[in-house]
Amino acid sequence: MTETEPTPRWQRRADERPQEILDAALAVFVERGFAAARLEEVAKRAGVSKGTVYLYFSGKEDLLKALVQSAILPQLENIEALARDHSGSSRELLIKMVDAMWRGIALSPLSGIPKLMLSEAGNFPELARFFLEAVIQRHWALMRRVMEDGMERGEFRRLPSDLAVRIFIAPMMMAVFWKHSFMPLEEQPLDMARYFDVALEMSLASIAAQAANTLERKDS
Amino acid sequence: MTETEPTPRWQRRADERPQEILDAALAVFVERGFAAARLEEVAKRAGVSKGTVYLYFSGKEDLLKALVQSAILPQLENIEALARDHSGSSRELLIKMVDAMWRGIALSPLSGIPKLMLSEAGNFPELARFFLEAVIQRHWALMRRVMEDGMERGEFRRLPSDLAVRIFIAPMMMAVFWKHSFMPLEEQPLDMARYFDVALEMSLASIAAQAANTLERKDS
Amino acid sequence: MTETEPTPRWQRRADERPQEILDAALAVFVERGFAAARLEEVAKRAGVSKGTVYLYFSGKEDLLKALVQSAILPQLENIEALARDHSGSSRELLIKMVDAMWRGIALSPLSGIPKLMLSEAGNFPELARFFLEAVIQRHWALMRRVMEDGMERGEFRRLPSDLAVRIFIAPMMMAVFWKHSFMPLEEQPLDMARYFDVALEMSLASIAAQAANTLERKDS
Amino acid sequence: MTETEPTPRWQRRADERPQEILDAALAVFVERGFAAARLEEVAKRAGVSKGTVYLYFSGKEDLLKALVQSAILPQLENIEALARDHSGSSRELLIKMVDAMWRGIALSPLSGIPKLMLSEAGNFPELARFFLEAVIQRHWALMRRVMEDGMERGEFRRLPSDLAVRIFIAPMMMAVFWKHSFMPLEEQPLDMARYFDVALEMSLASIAAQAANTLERKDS
DNA sequence: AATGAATGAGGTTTCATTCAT
DNA sequence: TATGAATGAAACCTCATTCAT
Repeated sequence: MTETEPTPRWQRRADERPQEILDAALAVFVERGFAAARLEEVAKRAGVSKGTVYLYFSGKEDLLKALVQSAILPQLENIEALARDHSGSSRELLIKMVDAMWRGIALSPLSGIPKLMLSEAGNFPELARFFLEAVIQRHWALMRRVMEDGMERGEFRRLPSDLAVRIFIAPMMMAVFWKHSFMPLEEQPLDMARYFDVALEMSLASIAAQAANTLERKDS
Repeated sequence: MTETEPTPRWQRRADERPQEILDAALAVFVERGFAAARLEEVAKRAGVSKGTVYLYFSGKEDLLKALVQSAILPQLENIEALARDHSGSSRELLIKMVDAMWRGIALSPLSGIPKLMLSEAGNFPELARFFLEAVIQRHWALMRRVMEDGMERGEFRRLPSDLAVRIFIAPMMMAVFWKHSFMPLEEQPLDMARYFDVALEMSLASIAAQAANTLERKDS
Repeated sequence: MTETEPTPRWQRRADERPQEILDAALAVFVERGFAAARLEEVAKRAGVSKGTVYLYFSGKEDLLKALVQSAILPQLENIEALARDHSGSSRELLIKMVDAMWRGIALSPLSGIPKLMLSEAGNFPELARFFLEAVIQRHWALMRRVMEDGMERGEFRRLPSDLAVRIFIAPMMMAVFWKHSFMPLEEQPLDMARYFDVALEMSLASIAAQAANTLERKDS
Repeated sequence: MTETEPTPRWQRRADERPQEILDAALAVFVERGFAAARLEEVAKRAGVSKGTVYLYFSGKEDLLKALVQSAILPQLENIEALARDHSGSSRELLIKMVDAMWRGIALSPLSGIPKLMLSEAGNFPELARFFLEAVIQRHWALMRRVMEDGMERGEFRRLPSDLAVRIFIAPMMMAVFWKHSFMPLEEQPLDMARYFDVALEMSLASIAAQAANTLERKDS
């Protein structure tokens, strides 16, 4: 029992601990859902013991909140910064924004958070409301301004912008959900890169100014 | 409400019971997720006691399976019938099919099932695989044939049909998920009818033959 | 729904019902133990429905009590009658009594009752006390008198008769318990008839006054 | 009883816990039977909470299996060692073996296991078969060899050894069952020591070659 | 008299949380 | 700080009992 060697049995890693735990929690929550996720598995994936989780978080629910509240906002601010700094066509800005969202969220583990919130909205309405307002609606509002600008400029055709935004990014969101649900079961898993290319192109076509046989013009 | 007879403690309604329980289970599972759903609440919503559920289903998981396996397939067969019986343009058929899906699934409680499977795929991979193959991929295969027909005929532009199908119906699927997650939290809940009209129009625009600024023509 | 034919859907069988139910209950209780026995199985074996059991018995426990209180006593009275009517050696009487017990109890389904009481004594002390006093001790008292008579007469050697009785019939009791526990699992199930012959001979030898009369020497 | 320190809610005693739980389980199972035994009572007797049982055993049935598989075999090996090391008459060896069984099993809490298996054989046939083969038949086989040796040597009279063994130890087994069923209900509980002395003497007499050497005549 | 659908108390089991080490 | 044994509330599930038919 005498410990003569200065060998530390475990390494205090500055404080990456909380983040490691959050990362593990995200993975497990997304895979199993909040209720079915066992804290023991979160701990194991984070490489700590169950008790340690409670040193940094007050409980399972706190873990969920910390996850949701901290994770997406920086990405969103990123996207907002793009808009602030942009000069050029609305189309180009839209592409930039969607591209940032794709790379910053859809391709990263953060993509689990929308899936998680979608699943858990019924159990955590407060948290869901926060996510709805602070993330979703804020994101939509930003895109809406860009889209309306584009309409003003004649780059995009006139559409009800509140709906058009949702519809425009729906294919990207679907990919995010797909990734965390059925994709692991597909024999030939979806090629995300190809999907993004085609989805972006189709979404842009759906709002493009020219041509586009529209509801309004169907009798012309 | 005037009850002159001594109140019967229960009613015998064996024939309708299983469906009533399934309906209740769907509602609770969709709202809370499978793990967080309490069988007691399912029973209460079905107007029966906990024990009664076990007269018709062997357990909670069996309830989930019965739900998923029985519910959507008839709707899907509906849609397949449309395709069989159709004569006319591919565009018209596509509209018919999407419309049937919207009315038969999206607007009905059945819309909960895709949301439920999305959430639970990680916990019930076998069931999810069944749903993927028997419902999703079967639906996609059907739409894909229609879309490729339309491309042949020049109604739709050339797109990778496997991806185009997913992207085409993504806005409808998003509405289905939205309805069972954030919509109840919206101050001004989404107007599903307007959404459908715009989404259909935009989706059609995204595959329309003419105009549509494309990937190929981006330098023209 | 009009029943023109006089075909009765089930036959009212005088009142064998209660006894049929008791027989079924005995079989199930002995096989599974009281707690693990399901009333549904008792009903099924009796060829009635669960509800019918309650027409004749007030509940599961009542079934057990009725079983124990009614079943063995007649056999015991039988044996007591043998003693009353006997004239001859004590050894002969002892053999008659053991033989009656073997045929009347050990070889019949009644043999389940001692096994059942042995198992359930801890859960039903009152019932067990009844069985102990009304059956076991009464039986022992009778045998003890016979055995002491035989000692007086010099047929049996002097032994503490209270213990000698228990020991004398132990091999028969063991067969009873064996039959309802491990015997069905034996590759070569015990031959009860052979067992009885040898057991009786050995038991008699164990109390015989002088040199054991043996199987081999029975004609000497 | 003076408790100056704040009362600790529990003690950590991981190493002894499993055995303490098994001891408690044996007592409760034997008293009530497996099905009627409540895990809460097992836990209480072991001085732990319900949940703790599940730290060491995967469930109620596992507890039963662990109990049966671990407990008796060492005693049996003890007895087999006696036979290996013995030199002397078969009678002396037989006495040694029975004595070891009496002291090692009948007088210890282990005596509950045969009672338990007898009761539960119908519900756990696999476990019962294990017990039958690994314990009962193994024990009988050993005794049978000794008994046949004794017959060869003329110490015991010729008897069908397969049956003679069962009959020879029946009185000891009966005491084991008695102890865990009716003995606690007896006004004057059986004196086990006296019982053993008489039973052994009578059993020996039942197989003795010539005239039974008796309690009365041992000094003649 | 007989049925069996319905009930709900009571058991087993799980797992978030606590806390002695 | 870190651990993981211990806890106990809460869930699932069973089945004796009731009662409308």
